Amino acid sequence: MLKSIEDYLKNIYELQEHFERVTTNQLAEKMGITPASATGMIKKLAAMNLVKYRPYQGVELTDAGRLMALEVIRHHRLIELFLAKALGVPWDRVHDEAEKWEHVLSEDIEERIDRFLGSPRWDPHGAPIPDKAGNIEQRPRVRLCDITHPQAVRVLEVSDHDPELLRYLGKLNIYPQTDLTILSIEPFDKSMTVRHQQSTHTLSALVTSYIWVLPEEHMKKGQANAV
Amino acid sequence: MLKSIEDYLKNIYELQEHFERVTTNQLAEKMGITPASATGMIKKLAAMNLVKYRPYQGVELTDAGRLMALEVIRHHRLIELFLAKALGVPWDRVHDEAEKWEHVLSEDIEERIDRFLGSPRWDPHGAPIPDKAGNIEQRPRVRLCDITHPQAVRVLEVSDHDPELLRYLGKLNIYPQTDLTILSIEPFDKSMTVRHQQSTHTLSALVTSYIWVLPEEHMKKGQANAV
DNA sequence: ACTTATTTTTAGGGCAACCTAAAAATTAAA
DNA sequence: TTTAATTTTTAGGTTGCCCTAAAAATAAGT
Ligand SMILES: [Mn+2]
Ligand SMILES: [Mn+2]
Ligand SMILES: [Mn+2]
Ligand SMILES: [Mn+2]
Repeated sequence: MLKSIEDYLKNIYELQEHFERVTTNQLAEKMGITPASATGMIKKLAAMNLVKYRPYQGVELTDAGRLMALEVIRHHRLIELFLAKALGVPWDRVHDEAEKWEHVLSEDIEERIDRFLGSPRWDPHGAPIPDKAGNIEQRPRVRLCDITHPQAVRVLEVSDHDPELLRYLGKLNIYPQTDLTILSIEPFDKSMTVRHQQSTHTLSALVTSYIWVLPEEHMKKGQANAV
Repeated sequence: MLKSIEDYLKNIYELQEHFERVTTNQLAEKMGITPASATGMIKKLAAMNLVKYRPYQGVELTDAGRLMALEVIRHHRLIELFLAKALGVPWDRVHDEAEKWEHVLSEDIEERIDRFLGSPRWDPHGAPIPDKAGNIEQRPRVRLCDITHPQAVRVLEVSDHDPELLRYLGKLNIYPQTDLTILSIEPFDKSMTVRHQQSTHTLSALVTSYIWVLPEEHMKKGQANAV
């Protein structure tokens, strides 16, 4: 089915964002299938010219493959925001829904949702929404856990894959566009104490590894855009 | 996949609305598959106790099967109305979209859509939306083509399967809840001349066979409900 | 460099949902 | 009631996507 192909391409794209080379095993593990299955589909994608495949060396999206991946990602992220805005679905539940809806969205409805939302640039987790042509915004950002000294930061994006994390952050009122002040970083376990509005919280290194921020030293005007 | 099973049950339900017995060939033709394929799936549905199957004699939904069919139909009709109300999708396009979305709608989102729409009772074509328990409203109605003498009628429902028909009716401003006055019926071809607001139109027998109405003789108070 | 461990591919199947062609059952016509 | 037409089922096959187990290639350890 088309669904499988779309999911493979999307997952390859997402791995390519984090790793130089995307291996069969990485892909298989991310998708919850066996490496043997991944090899089979990769060969099919290669025959369709959607990926470049060098046996034993991994895969890479072709231009056509990247475009198709970005199309799916656009669907996914528009749907996430639409569910949140139009139906009040909490941000920890939109991802799993979008995972299914992304494959049944027609271009007509995609466009209507885009218009309804006013051509939004980011999804509820702060991830950029590619435009129709496949352009995707790249913002300078660092993982919160990689910041080494106290300073003000602005949350840009959080991982969307674990609902538990999102509920936790929601409880602390930490969302994209939230401004935080890092008060201290514990050398022992890298846990961070941050101030947010009136309250202070201590965040474990696990949590801070799932949060991307704009550090204050990069906060020139123009960077600090609203959704 | 679940999608196939859901579609089979829905189509059997729809055939049962019109025919006493649902045969393999009817089902196959409606679904655009071969009778051999239908037989295969019917046997599977029978093994799951979703249909009662007597070889060579046709199928019938069990209580469990009917409930599952109504669940899919509820999804379908809520989605149609949601697309129309929330995104302004014209009524000739909602059916095909809903055909795909009905299979990926979670119970949580179904409930949110239902709330968003105020627990609606009819879809954009006037078809009743089953409630969560599987109850579906049965209104007295007749096909417009079966009316034999001039009188006032109220449109209750129109067929949703042909976008061309829906665009045509839209052009004439004929929708569910529209009141029409039948001025005359041509004996030769059963075409009907009807008045609607300021204008009169002549509708062919083909068109009137796809429109269900409440005849004036049944228009007691309580029957003429709004959406 | 040689052995061991890991990664990746190949070989061989399974399952769901479809198909065509042939056989069997039912229904209609003579 | 026998024959012919139609409907329905069975038999056998295809495709997509997944699996396990075994073989091959690559990478790591001594
Ligand atoms: Mn997501
Ligand atoms: Mn998906
Ligand atoms: Mn419909
Ligand atoms: Mn469907």
